[in-house]
Order: sequence, then C-alpha cells, then structure tokens
Amino acid sequence: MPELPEVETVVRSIAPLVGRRIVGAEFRCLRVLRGGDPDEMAAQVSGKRIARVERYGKFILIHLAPSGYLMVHLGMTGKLLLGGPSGKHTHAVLTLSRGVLLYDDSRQFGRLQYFDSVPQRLQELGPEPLEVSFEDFFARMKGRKTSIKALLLNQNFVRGVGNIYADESLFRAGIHPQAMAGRLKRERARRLYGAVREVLREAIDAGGSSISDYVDAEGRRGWFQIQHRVYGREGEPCSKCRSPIRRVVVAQRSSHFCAKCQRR
DNA sequence: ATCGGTACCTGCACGC
DNA sequence: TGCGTGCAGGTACCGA
Repeated sequence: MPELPEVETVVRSIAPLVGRRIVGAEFRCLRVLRGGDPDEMAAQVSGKRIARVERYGKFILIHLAPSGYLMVHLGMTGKLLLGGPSGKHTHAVLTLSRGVLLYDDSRQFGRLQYFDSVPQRLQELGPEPLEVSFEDFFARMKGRKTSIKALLLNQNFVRGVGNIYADESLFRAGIHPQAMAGRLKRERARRLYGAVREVLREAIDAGGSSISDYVDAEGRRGWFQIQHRVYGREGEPCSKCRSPIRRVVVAQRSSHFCAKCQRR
C-alpha cells in the first residue's frame, strides 16, 4: 500500500497527537512485533508522551518523552487510524490522554517495534529523495549492475520509492525499467532525478494514491491514482504516443511502461 | 558488497 | 455457490 507520499500523508494526519500521553497500550499480534514481547512493549510505551512524529522513507518514527522510540512500518496493508472501531486485523491499540490510535494490518507485513535509541535500520537507509542532491543521486548509481527499476526500489539507494512511484518516475523520464542503472548517462540520470522528485511532490499534494484501501489516519483517501500514467494501466494507450502500456516483471515486481517512450 | 530469488500473510477479482 | 489461480502499495533473509 504505502510508499513515501502515503506515509507522509499519514504522518501529517497524526501530527496532532504530538503532546498527548499514551495512557494505555495493547499489542495483540506477535508477527507485527517481530520478536517483541507484547506486555513488555506495552510497559515501554505506557505513560510516555508523544514528542515528535518523523518519517524516514516509508518508516514512521514516533519519538517518546522522556525517552524511547516507537518505529512503525505499514508494509502493504498497514494503517494507523485515529479512533474508529477495532476489527479483526487491529493489532495494536494505543489509548491516549485524548483519543485512541489503532494499528490495523490485514496482511501483517508491517511492523511495530520499540527502541531505546534511533533504530540501526533507519541509519542504513539511503537519503530522502526530496532532499538528496543530483550529484549524490548520480554518484549512488555508479557501478550498479542491476536494473534501474530494482535500484529505485532499493531503500538503501534512496528511501521511500515503491512500485507505483518507480514506474511513474521512469515513464516521465523516458527510461525503460530494465535499463542497467550504472550505464545511465548523466543527462538521463538528471531527468530521472527530476521525475522522481516531481512525482513524489505531486503525489504528496494529492494525499497519496488509493488503489484499493489506502487511507490516512482520519480515513481520507488519496487521489493521485487518477494521475497515474502507467501504473495499473496495462493495455491502455500511452498518454504520449497511444501505443499500449505493457506490463512485465522486473525485480519480482510488476512493471508498467511504454515500450515506445521508454528506452533502455 | 551486491544481486536475484524466496518467504511471509490475507483478501479480492476472475474464470470455470 | 464454491473452488482454484493469480495478483496486490512491503521488507528480510538466503546463498551465489
């Protein structure tokens, strides 16, 4: 479900929780805790205040005061919801000094973990695509022997790009998803850099893409999906040249592209 | 260090 | 109506 623009939208929607206290916590699903103990986690967060909510690519880091961090990743189907009824896929309930925050995740690919300090995984991630310089972006592509699609999906290259925005960015840049990353010339890399940033900004402005069930913490859907030019449009005419959009598997993921407009 | 392949879950749309 | 198949915004882990 959620890539950088969706996670950014979720983070913005839970920003009002800053300053509130976690008065009670219940964790129900072992899988999303990734080895954490439910009762221990409840004890670690209970009584603490939400000091700050931050996004690292697709990860959410909730700073607790006086100490500690709750790291949240939404996986494919994770949702943070302000209030609302808890259902069969509600895996965590945080009772706040005002309101309730639920974690819901039908496929359980997401995760909720407590850390005493900023988790190592977050430090290993690549830079934010909206903050990285072109020189750094280009330097990171050098010598890579994988497809540009796979590289864009690699969170240690840049953080936050997923399947939708990789395909949309490659279309806008006119680059074939299977082009070898390390072979892209400076000029084409420049176009890709611009395309990634443009797509992400537009998607954030649209509140993300709601393909099936993505919603922010207030239950609002995004509408960037209506601006998708290739993702989910297999067989439809390309918006530039009218030739049919194709779908192939690259890096084990569906990749949507125009064979005429996107060159290797 | 880097790369490709696999595993992890549930739900939904589809064809029969 | 039910059943099998394929597909889905994700990452982690394995061996080569």
